[in-house]
Amino acid sequence: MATSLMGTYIACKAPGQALLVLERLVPTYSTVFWWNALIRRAVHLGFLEDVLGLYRKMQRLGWRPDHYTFPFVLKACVVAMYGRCGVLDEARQVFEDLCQRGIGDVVSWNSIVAAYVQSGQANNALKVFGRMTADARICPDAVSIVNTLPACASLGAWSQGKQVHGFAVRSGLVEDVFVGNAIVDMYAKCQMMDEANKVFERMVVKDVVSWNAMVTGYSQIGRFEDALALFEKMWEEKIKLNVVTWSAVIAGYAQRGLGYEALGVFQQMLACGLEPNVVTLVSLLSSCASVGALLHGKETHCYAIKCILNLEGGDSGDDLMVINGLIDMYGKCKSAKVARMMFDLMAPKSRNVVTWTVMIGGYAQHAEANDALELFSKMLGPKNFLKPNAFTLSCALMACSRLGALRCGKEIHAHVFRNQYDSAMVFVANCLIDMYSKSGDIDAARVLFDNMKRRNDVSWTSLMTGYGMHGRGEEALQVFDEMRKAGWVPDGVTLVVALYACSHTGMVEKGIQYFNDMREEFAVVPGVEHYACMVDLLGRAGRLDEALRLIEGMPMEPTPIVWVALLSACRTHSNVKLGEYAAKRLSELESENDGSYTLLSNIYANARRWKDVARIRSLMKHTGIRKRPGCSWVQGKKGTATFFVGDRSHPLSQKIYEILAELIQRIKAMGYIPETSYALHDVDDEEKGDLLFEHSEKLALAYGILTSPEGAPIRITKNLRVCGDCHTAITYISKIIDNEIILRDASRFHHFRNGSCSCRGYW
DNA sequence: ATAGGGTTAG
Repeated sequence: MATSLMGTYIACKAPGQALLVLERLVPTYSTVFWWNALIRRAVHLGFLEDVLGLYRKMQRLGWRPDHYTFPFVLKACVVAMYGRCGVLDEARQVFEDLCQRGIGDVVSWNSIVAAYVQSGQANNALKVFGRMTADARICPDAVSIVNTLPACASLGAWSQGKQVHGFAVRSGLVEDVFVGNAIVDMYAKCQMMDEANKVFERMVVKDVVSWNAMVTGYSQIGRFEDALALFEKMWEEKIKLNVVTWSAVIAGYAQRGLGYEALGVFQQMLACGLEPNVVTLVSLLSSCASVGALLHGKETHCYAIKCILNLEGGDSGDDLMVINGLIDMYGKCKSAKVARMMFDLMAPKSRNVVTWTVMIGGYAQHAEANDALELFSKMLGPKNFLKPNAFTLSCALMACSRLGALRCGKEIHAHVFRNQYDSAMVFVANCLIDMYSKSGDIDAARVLFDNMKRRNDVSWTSLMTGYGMHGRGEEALQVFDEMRKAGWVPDGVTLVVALYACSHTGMVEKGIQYFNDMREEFAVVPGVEHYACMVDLLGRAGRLDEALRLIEGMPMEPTPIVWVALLSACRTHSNVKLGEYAAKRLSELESENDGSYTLLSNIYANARRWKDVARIRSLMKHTGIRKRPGCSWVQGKKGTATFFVGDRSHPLSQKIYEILAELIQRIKAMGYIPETSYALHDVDDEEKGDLLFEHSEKLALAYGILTSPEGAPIRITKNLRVCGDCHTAITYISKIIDNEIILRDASRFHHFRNGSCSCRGYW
């Protein structure tokens, strides 16, 4: 009775109460087992004083710690080391004590090894294990092996693992399921699945853990099909699946972005009557995040509140994992406000790096990138200071890339430079390349690339993307060649970038050649995105019929991007009939996007078919689709100045309009003729009068001229594509002023200098 | 004593 009550208290994470029960127990009822259970629970909860207190108390009451007690006490000491220095020594002292008293047996050696493993010091663990076998001449038992192999696994030290495996075979310990499982897992974690499989096949007794180790092993080296096949086999052989099995499969799907499949597996798991735990929920949240399934995410949230989250302020690590998962899910499901609410509701000191990172990442990728940078600087501020990790930096850099925030990106670069981020340097450096090229400084991106000690395929592709966006297609393809010479095999993404570079530089034949050679030369099957690139390539070159024929011959259904590519080519080449057709096909796909309506309206306007323009406009009103407002911004010394069309909110507004008026007058004298058909670019604004001269990019340019030092480049970013009239006007203006004008729009960069633009008309 | 989980780039 009393013991079961104690068990309940332990399960409820209330060691204090459990302890009271224990103390009232008649000594004969109490067993070492319960002491161990209490200590174990206290370790998991991080109640370190309780751990050591319990350890001393049990000895005071005359209970001899057994080989299950020691690992937990030692682990507790090592864990405590993080908080207070010098406690690891205490752990070692306990151990040395044992040795000197001559009772340093296998158990105590195992304990100290386990303590090192638990505290993440795998290499020290292996050293101690070596001392144990060589110096102390102690023969390892099953526990020793099971302790040591995970250390080998985490270090990738497969040759040491192999030796331990050999010993296990010689001593006959392989027969032990625990030992067998540890060996399988070690090979799996060292990515040697064939070895793992050999051991697995030979195991006489297998349990669900053995199978799970194999399933996750396959999943984590990318052989997910094999993992699923094993999972199926587990069904067939009627092996009782546990939460770990299910969670592993759910996680496998989630990691591959197959969120809905993961959700299906979860339903299956529930149907089998299994209760999800923290790990299941965290995997589930990442599935929801990967496909933007807000509703499922909310369901999971409800479940977490009901069954998992400890609302009484018990900040266990598991709770934090779930909360981080939730914030990430809300962020990726475009509910940044909800995510932020959860973030703000947390006790500030309970947030960890991941908490900050997921919030920053959510803003950077799916919401207002400015908020990401604001939060990032808050994280570094004195109130919250937390050292960002490589993930955090990547997220912050993505925000910079989106905004073209060169100054901020450079600050992050400096931070990376000052603090060592060796292990994840390639990742961060790739983000830096992207940041520099999207912020207009492709040459800085090149320098960075050249100085990288290690590169991967993404590094090469990022640089290519940069050159492509800046209209330097020849250089992009040169990098492509260098990449192949360096032994990298281009994948689907690289080929998209190569085609994109051809398309944006007018290298039509080269693009066609790459496209035709894709399968044979690069072993990449053309996907929708490659077809879209080709439609764009042919369309820009005015070969609209060929583009249409290509679409008609596609082996898969064209997605909206394909039709949009055709539609925008129709605008460039004033082809009303084909444009109408593309727009019709686009509307059948029910992807209501404002851009396609604007494009069609522009095609009509260009053909002076005003009635059709009006029809489109009323259609947009009718269906409630609003054109996204165009908006341009310039990074000034004091923050960013943002302009909308006709914007007069800036303090220097009057001055800006004066400069603009003067410029327009001067370029008109040089031969500039306003292209009024583009006035309809902003359909909504037409009613407010002709705002052609007040487009956001023109305002931003005037502001840039007003505030930039002589000769310094003026960098402007626009959220949509630059308007055709603005492009012409800015080209003229670049003849008058000395500054280079670097304008980034939604599709590419334009470098204006001395009356010409780097895009050479391909935009 | 062994297995499963959250954040990043083209």
